[in-house]
Amino acid sequence: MGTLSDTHALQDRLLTVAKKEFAKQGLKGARLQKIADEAQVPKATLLYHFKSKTVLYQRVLETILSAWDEGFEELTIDAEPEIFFRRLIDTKIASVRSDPLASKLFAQEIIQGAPHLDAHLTQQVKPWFRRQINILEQWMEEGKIRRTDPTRLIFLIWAATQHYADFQAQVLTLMNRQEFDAELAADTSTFLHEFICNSLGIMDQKH
Amino acid sequence: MGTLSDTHALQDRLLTVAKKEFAKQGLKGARLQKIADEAQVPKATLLYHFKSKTVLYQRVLETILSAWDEGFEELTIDAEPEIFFRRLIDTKIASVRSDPLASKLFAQEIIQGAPHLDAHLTQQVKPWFRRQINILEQWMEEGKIRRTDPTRLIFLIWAATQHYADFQAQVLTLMNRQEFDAELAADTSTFLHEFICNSLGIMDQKH
DNA sequence: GATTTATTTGACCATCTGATCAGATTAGTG
DNA sequence: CACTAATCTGATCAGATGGTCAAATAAATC
Repeated sequence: MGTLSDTHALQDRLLTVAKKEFAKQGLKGARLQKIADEAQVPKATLLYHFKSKTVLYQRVLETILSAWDEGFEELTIDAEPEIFFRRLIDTKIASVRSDPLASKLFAQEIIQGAPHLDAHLTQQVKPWFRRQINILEQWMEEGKIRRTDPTRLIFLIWAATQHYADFQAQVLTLMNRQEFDAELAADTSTFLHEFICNSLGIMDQKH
Repeated sequence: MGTLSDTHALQDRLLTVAKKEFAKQGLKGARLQKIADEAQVPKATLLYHFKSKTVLYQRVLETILSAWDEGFEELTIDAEPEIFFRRLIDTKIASVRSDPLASKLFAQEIIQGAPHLDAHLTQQVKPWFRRQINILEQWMEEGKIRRTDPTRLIFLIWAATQHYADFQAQVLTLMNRQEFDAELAADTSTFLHEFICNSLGIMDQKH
């Protein structure tokens, strides 16, 4: 402990580099040699800390998912609809911007049929999803927001935000931009919030 | 010509099978042996018709893109906003449902930085995109739809529809469904249309 | 039916890839 | 310092992978 590079710090570095490679190439496409090279470590060292490619991948995935769970858990809401949507969208956009690689890796996993995510989807995502839907349904009954399909509404928010991470190459090309900077993120967040509030008949407080 | 399995029919079959494998595993993750096996053809035969893995991949991509170009080209609009959005959403949802593998393959390509799509993005997608935006802007000036960012509006529609193909595994799990059937597609299409028209202040003709 | 051309395929190869292992080095402990 | 446990790494391997080739077969052309 206390060494220039202790075990924990090294494993963190390996996980970070691995995330990059897995996000770019997918599980099968990723190469251990490339990960090792970029982390400036012999391949054998990489395999000492993570005993197989699959284990490494799962560890990367766990790291991403637990960070997300943490960030979105707190969103359970006592707030009014307008505040809720703002928080949800801001959080999601921030997450997408601060770590687009995580989003990309997750997207690839889902695209490939989520073979390593079954448990997490049913045990973590599904309950969270249920909670959001219940709240939306209650608001509809109370007349606070327009009646619509709450499931598809959550999907829409999810998709619209995720898009800026996963399709970044396309988005930047079509917008003639070089990077997904803070301004772009803020404007996107505002747009989505406004768009959703408008559709749900929520008055914008700023006007 | 006229044989039970002429060259053209075989190449089509190979492209179809290859699309499946590339969509599931990405370019690097895909295995020629697996494609050959599933097409019930020796690997050497596969490589006779497509001289390398990359060529095969590019041919698959071209096939997908030209089919899309064809389907979306006609959407240039003389119609009113409400009809336009219905057509756009219906077309996109239909495309996503009839060939989710194409969407998935395309998504993986973009996620990985669109290394094989540069030309197509700037030459095909960008002009199409520009045209849609121009029309939206005109409608905003004419007061036919609420003022908002047209670029992000197109992204939203794109993302929200694409989501049902790319994230099918997640969507089905969360909706407790087994497949993306016609009913699900129709309801999704209706939801999106209603949601967007509501946000843009377009009156729903059916009410 | 002879000749040319296109298609098919098993055998093969060079290279890459994930993984192992034994020995070296370092850190921790008493 | 002696001893043990953890960490590191070069060498190496077995299997997979993309791709080649020559020989066989089928199709087309005259």
